[in-house]
Amino acid sequence: MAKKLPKSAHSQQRVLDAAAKIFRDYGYAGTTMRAIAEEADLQAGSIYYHYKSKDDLIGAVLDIGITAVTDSVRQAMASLPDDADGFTRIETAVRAHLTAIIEFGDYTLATRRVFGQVPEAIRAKNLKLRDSYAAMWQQILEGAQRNGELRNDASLTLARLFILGALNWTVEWYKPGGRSIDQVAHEFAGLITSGLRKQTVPTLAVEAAAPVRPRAARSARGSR
Amino acid sequence: MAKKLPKSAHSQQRVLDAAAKIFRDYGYAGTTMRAIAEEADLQAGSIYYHYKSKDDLIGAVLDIGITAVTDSVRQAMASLPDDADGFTRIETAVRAHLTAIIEFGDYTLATRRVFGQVPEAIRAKNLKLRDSYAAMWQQILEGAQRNGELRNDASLTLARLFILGALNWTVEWYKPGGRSIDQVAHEFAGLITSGLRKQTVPTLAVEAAAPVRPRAARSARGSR
DNA sequence: AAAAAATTCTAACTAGTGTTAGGTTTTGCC
DNA sequence: GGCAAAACCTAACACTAGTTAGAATTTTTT
Repeated sequence: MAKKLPKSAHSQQRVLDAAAKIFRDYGYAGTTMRAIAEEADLQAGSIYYHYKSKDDLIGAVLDIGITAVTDSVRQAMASLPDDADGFTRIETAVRAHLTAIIEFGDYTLATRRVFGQVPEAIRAKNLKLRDSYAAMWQQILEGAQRNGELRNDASLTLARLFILGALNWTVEWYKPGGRSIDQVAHEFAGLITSGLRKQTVPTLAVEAAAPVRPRAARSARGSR
Repeated sequence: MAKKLPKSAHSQQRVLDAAAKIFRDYGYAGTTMRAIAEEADLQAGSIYYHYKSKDDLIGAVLDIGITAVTDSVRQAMASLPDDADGFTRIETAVRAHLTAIIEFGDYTLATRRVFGQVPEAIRAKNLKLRDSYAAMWQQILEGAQRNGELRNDASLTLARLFILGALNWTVEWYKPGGRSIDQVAHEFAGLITSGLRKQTVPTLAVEAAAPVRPRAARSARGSR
């Protein structure tokens, strides 16, 4: 229980959390310093001790919104064995992404909703972080394709945009108490890799000779 | 060239278009009546002749944003033969959805970005339209599953959220001049139905006997 | 072309905005 | 306990917001 940090660290965190929540609900222009102050339990003027402007604040919130996700996925990938196959990597990345955007829900939602409305300068800086995150995913997908695990006729760029769009939308509807994040992650990974189409069971499709003999417990859940 | 509509109809449309564009760029609170007025080439006060408040305006924009997509998909589905299979239905719906959100880009983007920041009353009304659109998709998916075309172990609710999240995100990155909407739609439909995984060619996977002899032009593009 | 109706403009009001300067309180340290 | 620095508060300033009433203009109808 090392409690060395100055009093203000706690306060600054409160302001930041409050800002994320208010920005999320009211957008960039709709957020007032006074509303943040009330949520953080201090006076509007006092915010300027911690952040030098409203733009400075939103900048911090935006950065956290993406950094949280990037770090989460990067760590999850790093903790994987080197010989992990592409599908494991994808499902791991999906789970890490979802976990982060739910855990940092206020920040990621604020990021999602406010990004398009923020002054150009702030957006430009934040965009770099976004691009580098996109590059991470591109790498995961390309690696899997190089390994011969993915279709060669699929555009990985489009696939990435598709996947990230779907993942980011999750934070809009996910409510704790229902499905667990792991469940959602598993299901989403299944969609990404296998899609919705019912697989034609090989032993049945190829030579229509042998009668169907369900091979014990070998459901499509096999991997992992 | 029937030009019977009163002068104001044209003007009202201009205000609406301007509002969509400004709301899209500046969010709900960030949008000023004066900015809309300038874009629509009239004075701020004159807007009130057409719409009785800012909330009234954003309400109209939101409704158009969803209605455009809903109508587009509904029409596309209706124009399909009754015996169209599930995958055709899905690809058709995807294409219709993408076409609409690109064509009505200002409205759908405004809708996407502003929905979370709008006063509760407006959101509630608009939510019904959203729900009914979601129901359309649910129906498409369930129909396909009933026909035995889709995996039975997939949650269609999750799949729908996944798909719509991905589709709606498209409007954020799609720029005309690059890939055509049809291309994107086809690629996305492929992801939804088949995923990214390379299909194990039956003749190769089952009995590992025969040496690999690439069978001429038989890419996975087969369907359609 | 005159009268009526439909649009648009002008100018203003009130309320609330981000931000700041200077004073007040609290905190950490000897 | 006393003191300096840190943290916070108060009160205000300049500005902009949505909205409105009434005048001015344009369009339509007679």
